[in-house]
Amino acid sequence: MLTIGQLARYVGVSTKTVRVYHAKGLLPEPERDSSGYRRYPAQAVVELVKIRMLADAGVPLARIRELASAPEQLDSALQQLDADLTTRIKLLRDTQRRLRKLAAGDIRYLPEEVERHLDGLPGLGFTQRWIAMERDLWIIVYATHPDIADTWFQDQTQALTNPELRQLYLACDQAHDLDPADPSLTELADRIVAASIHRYGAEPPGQAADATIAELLQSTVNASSPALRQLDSLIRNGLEAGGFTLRTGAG
Amino acid sequence: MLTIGQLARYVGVSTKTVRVYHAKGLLPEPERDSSGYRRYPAQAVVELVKIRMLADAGVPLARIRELASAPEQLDSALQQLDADLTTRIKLLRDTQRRLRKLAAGDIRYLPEEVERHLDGLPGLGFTQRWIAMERDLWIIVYATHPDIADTWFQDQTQALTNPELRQLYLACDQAHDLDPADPSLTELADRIVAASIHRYGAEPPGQAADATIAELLQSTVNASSPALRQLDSLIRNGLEAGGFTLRTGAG
DNA sequence: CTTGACCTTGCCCCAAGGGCAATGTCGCAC
DNA sequence: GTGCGACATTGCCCTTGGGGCAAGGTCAAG
Repeated sequence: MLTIGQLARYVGVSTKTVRVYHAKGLLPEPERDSSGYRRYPAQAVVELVKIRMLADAGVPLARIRELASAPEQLDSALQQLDADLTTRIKLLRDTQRRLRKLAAGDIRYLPEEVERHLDGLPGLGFTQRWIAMERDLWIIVYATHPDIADTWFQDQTQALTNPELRQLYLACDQAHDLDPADPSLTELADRIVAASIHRYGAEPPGQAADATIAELLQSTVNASSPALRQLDSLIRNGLEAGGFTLRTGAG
Repeated sequence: MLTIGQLARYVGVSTKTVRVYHAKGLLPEPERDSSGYRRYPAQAVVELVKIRMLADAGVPLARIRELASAPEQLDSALQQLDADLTTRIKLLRDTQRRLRKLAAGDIRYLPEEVERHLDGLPGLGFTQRWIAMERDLWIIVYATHPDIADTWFQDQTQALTNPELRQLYLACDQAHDLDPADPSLTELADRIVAASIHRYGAEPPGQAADATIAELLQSTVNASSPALRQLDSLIRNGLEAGGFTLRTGAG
């Protein structure tokens, strides 16, 4: 018959841990000897080892107690657990990979080429306000989606080489302070819808890649002015009327 | 400028998490707008992403704060962290392997061959008390050290085929109720020391393999009777006097 | 007889947030 | 302008899996 300390040392846990398992109903309380000490049979070692195996695998103690009293669930639970462990190992490896990237090239706010792009915008007629907003958006994109950010950026720089598209961007910039009811917003929205369909066809970029980040970016733009918010709304209506269904959010 | 909810959604955390990071000094509190709402610059997304990378890797928030204010430690911390992740991945894989073994062959208290061995002991003259104790010891060994348990067990069954050794084991069994001062204990200890040296030479088995489990087992035996405790003490003295140094514990 | 190692219960403490309450503020629709 | 739903604010308590301490009782050894 073992004392609580012997039991704990056999299994490599603290006596406190054993007492917690008693309190949570994971391990039945053993008999007490004449002085009130807990006295464990050797089988308790086996039970405790099993509990620790599950706990080490990350099973919450409450769940372990359930499994102890419902052994018929054990098989499927172990399968589930095996799959969980596999995904957790994969997640850890992903984290390790990203961490190494952080260690290798210390993360800057923006790649140099993006900074150069932004530096060129005043010469094209964009306001400082617009450039500051665009800068913020790129910072967010590169921080949260470094994998697709470069693709987006290439698309954007290429669009600005087209004079018509550039005019549309400049018009958006200028629209910042318009009244939301201004009819020129409707006209601008129509032109944007047409250009968008022409440029991207049925599959606007980024939206397929990651709809939620596009949503978030748009909400940031919208927050900057009521006119731009209205413009966004008009563009959405226009795209839907043109046969597009914006697959945002759950879509 | 982002609200706390936008910032949190960009990075995939809850607003509560962001506020906790403020409270713990991980992320500086941003400016407030006219109604008291926090307003974040885009750079906050980058900072929050960095914090999450470290937190996902298991770095405590207090440590992250230290690193934020002492960037010169960052490099070595990242190296340390990389090593930690590697070992944690390995531990998870070990757990997974053991878990699969549990799933495959549901753990019994004892392998069948051990049960057969125990069933044969009464015919050799061992008392039920001794057999019960031995059974408990095997349960513990198989539960805590399944890798070396079979080796130990083979050694034990083989020893019992030797009539002289069997007599020694039987004598130990009988010694249970002797007075600790009984001189026959000294004699028995001498014979055990001699037989042990003869059988195992300079390297008693199991002790080299795992000294601590042997210690724990012996303490369990000792707890069963003062005479056996005394016998253990005499044997240790005898082995040391015979040129052996028990490398227990830290050894 | 003391000393050190063990056991008992009970209590408070930690990280990293989750959840609720009570209140204030937005933007939109009627 | 009124109401509604979504969002923000602070403050407080709750959770998990124990760690640590206090104040006492027990045990074997010198």
